[in-house]
Amino acid sequence: MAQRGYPDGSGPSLLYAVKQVELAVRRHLDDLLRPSGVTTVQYTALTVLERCPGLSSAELARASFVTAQSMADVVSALEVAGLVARQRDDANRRRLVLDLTPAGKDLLARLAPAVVQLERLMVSGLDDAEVQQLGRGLASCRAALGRDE
Amino acid sequence: MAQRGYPDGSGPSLLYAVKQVELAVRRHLDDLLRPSGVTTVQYTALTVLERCPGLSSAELARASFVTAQSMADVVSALEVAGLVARQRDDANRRRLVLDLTPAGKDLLARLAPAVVQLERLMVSGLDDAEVQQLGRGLASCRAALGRDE
DNA sequence: CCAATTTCAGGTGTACTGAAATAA
DNA sequence: CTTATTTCAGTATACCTGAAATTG
Repeated sequence: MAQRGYPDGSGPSLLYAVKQVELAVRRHLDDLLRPSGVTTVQYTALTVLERCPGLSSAELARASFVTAQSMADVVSALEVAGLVARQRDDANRRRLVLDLTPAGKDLLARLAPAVVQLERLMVSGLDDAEVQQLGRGLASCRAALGRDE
Repeated sequence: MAQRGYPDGSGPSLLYAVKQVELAVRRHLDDLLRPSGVTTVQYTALTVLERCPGLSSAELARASFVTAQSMADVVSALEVAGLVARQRDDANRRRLVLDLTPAGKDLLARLAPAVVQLERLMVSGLDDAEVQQLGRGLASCRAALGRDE
């Protein structure tokens, strides 16, 4: 017993549902990533960096809705692990530009299949149209709550 | 710049989208709850207890996918704050039954309008049918990833 | 002088493992 | 004896605020 979702639309059920799904995803992702030695937060930073190479730590922080100090910890750990490298930006010498190292790219490539599989598991009860609709719904929620853009 | 979502369905975009929405929700909820002195995790425990009075801390932990030890910290803080009370279960004297105090019920009642408003903000870009579909989609994801039932 | 980036120092909240006491 | 609940101790991660140094 305990926990069964709200019986109807009376309560803040969607806020709770989002939290529950995110929690379940994180658990699976933690298990999946543990052997590789990176945490879920570190992995997320790596994937953002994969899509947007050359970001600074501060930009990465803004993209992730955390403070620059918080992201500094994550980036620092990734640098120690040899998964990212930092380099002074000559155009703006305050910035330390981040990029994946070959080891970092390797790690992402090795993890990709399992992560794709996890997403497939998550949506295994939905058909293609419903998956697309879910993506649009989440994007709309994020935009409505967002602090940026 | 930085962050724009995946251009197509190539990457694990839904995992990322869920995380982003949950993070945005938590930020809003943190801001909303700060004056009341309870954290988002504590608030969530209170709402679960509102729906299911008489749970033990261990049951609450299972409902929230955390260990009994982790939940014990949360419950302990709520007890110190006078928002929940614990009492030995006479039928099973290992269990410490949890219930909201009048102060706890009061707090939830005072917070409810703002929380409902936050959920409305989140789905403000969706029509009623899309909101329902989002709820079904999230429930399906949770069930597919879930560890219980 | 002011703004942005990074770094250092210190703190809190959340959650974990391991181990013990109590009770069914 | 085994299992469930609770509690204690220690630890790690991920956030935060505040303050300082560097550069634009």
